[in-house]
Amino acid sequence: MNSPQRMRRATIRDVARAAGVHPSTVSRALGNGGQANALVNAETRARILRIAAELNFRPDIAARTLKTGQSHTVGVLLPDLTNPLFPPIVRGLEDRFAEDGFVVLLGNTDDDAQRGELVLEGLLSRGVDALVVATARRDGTQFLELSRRLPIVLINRVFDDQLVPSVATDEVAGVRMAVEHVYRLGHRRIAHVAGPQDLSTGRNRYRGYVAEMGRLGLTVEDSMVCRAGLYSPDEGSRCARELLQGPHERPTAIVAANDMLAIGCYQALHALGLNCPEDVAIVGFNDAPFSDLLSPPLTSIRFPHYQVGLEAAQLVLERIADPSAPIKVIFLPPELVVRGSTCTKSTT
Amino acid sequence: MNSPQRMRRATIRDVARAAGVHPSTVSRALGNGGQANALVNAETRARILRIAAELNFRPDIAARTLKTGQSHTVGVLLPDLTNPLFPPIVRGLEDRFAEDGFVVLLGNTDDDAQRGELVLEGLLSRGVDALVVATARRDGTQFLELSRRLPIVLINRVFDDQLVPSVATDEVAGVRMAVEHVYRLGHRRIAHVAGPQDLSTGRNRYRGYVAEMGRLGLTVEDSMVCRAGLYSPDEGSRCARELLQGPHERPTAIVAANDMLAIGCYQALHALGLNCPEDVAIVGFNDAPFSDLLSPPLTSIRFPHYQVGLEAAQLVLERIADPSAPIKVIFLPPELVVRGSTCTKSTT
DNA sequence: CTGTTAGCGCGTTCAG
DNA sequence: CTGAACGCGCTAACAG
Repeated sequence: MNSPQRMRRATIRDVARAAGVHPSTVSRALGNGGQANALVNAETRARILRIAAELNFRPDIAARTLKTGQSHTVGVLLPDLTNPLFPPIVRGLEDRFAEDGFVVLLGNTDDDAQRGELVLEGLLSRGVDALVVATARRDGTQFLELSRRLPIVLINRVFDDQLVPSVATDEVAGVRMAVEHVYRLGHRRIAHVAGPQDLSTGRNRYRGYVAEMGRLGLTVEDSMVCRAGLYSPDEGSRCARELLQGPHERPTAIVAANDMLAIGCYQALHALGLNCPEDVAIVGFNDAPFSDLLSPPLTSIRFPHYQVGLEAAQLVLERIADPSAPIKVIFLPPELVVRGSTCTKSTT
Repeated sequence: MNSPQRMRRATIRDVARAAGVHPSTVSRALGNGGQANALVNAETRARILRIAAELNFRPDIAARTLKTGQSHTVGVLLPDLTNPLFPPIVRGLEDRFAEDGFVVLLGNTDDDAQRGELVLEGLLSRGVDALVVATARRDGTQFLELSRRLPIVLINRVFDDQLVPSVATDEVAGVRMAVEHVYRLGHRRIAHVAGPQDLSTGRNRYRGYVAEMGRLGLTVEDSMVCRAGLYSPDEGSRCARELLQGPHERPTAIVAANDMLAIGCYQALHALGLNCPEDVAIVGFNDAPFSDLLSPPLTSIRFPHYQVGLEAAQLVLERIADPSAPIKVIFLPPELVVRGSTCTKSTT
């Protein structure tokens, strides 16, 4: 409590005056460049740092930004933070960025073009050094253009031509793991409750199912696939009934495109008097937080969302450091979480 | 595609040159002050605005910040975005702030004092105009001091002396609603699975239970309360067994301090061969996203997290506009969501 | 190794 | 109503 409370924050000039040096010396002493070790006398530097700390000095980033054009700030554009997919991603971004002194500016777009435009403006005018984009419905070319002026990293969204760095979870690999898992357990009649086919997730997961069935030498019968219109328990239930009640031989395993759909499958099984996993095994997708609370606990595919955030941040930092660095596209593999819905293991 | 692609963004000077006026005229035309209507000739102004739009001009906020000291940026300090409590709050903050052109800078502290300090520094040095604080473990006096220099709004954390504006959910009222609900259904032996008593949530909810039991003229017997050590299904199950198996008369309703604990109660009932809601009614707390997926669907207390965000942002904006505005402390009441775990209503 | 000078883009004086 | 000049706080370039 020795320093008097001042309303105005201490500036670099205050520190300079107190240390009896020139402001620019202070600037150098604060090691802005990184190679600051040799730029200023060691003991002068020590004194300056001490005094700066005493005065509770904090560099004004606005001024630095104005001067250097670097805001040490990264904009994150996403549809809706409330979607449980995103918090771990944002957390990952933030954690990695924090290591390098970067901060995250958040922008929710609601997948609304107009709001998206507005939010984007807001971020750009604040001089973000880079952009992380996780919004789905947006004209790709727009980002391609932007990416020439600003490092941009896409999340869960890869351009076919791979001209923009991206990090995505490998959904196809995920479904393949699910199908292979039940195959190894002895199942041969493996059905798929597909997600909405107008969403990329629905399509990709369906493709993964088809691909893995092919690899295993199993034929994909039409009667073994049902497409849900929504990712909802009701649609899952409808599809499961259709798959289980048809005239064909009953499937012994169902791979659902999503945990919500899997819950619907549970309900259908229950209504039809069938047991899981004895009569029908079920695999979900996403490993939602409640998956292990169901009975039986749901086997599911878990995605490394936090790592996606970490990797994306890493990519951003690399491109800020060297904008001409090669464009990387990273696919992160998911993990199979085996629980009671596919294995009869007695739980105490 | 008529304007040539330039790397550097258009500045106020470019606009001035193109419009044949002085930069300061452009600055005025862009209506920074608000009372700009009379400061500049209407048609000159119109022309400038048109040209600005053509040139895709966006004011550099860093420069503006440097000049005015207002960054139109608000820092949000929270322990962990991954906690499902926070995304809707942040969303509410963002939505309200967006209306006034403010943007959210995110900072996760992990309730770690050191990291918290670092993050706080980062936000302050970026010149945030205000702070929204939702971290729990922090010396209150620190914020009291800060709040003299900067508008601060606390979330879910109220100082006894109410010297800092805050928005919080009314947890006591929530438990009271839960208890009253089952009372109205005819229950008299109402038990409570309390949360950890070293957390404010656990304490507040326990207090609410005691208060409402008192109001209803019911005595709080020791045997009707069990304290969980964690908010986990396992602890919930342990407590429920204790409550249900004791030598005393069995409770007919259990009010749990949290949905996780309520799930544990389900498991205990199941293990003991009891039915919900016929034998024992159960009320959860928080209305987690999975609550309506359980069987029976869980009656729970829902908190208006999104509104908390909205209100907090509103408070912040009010205090930015007038730092001497009166200090408000807002409690938002929760909502009772009645589902199958307390009412026998046949579900198709 | 340190002091000097200039300017980033904008808003706000103060004259005209 | 508009032009001119200045400075916010910091850093980069050039001298010394």
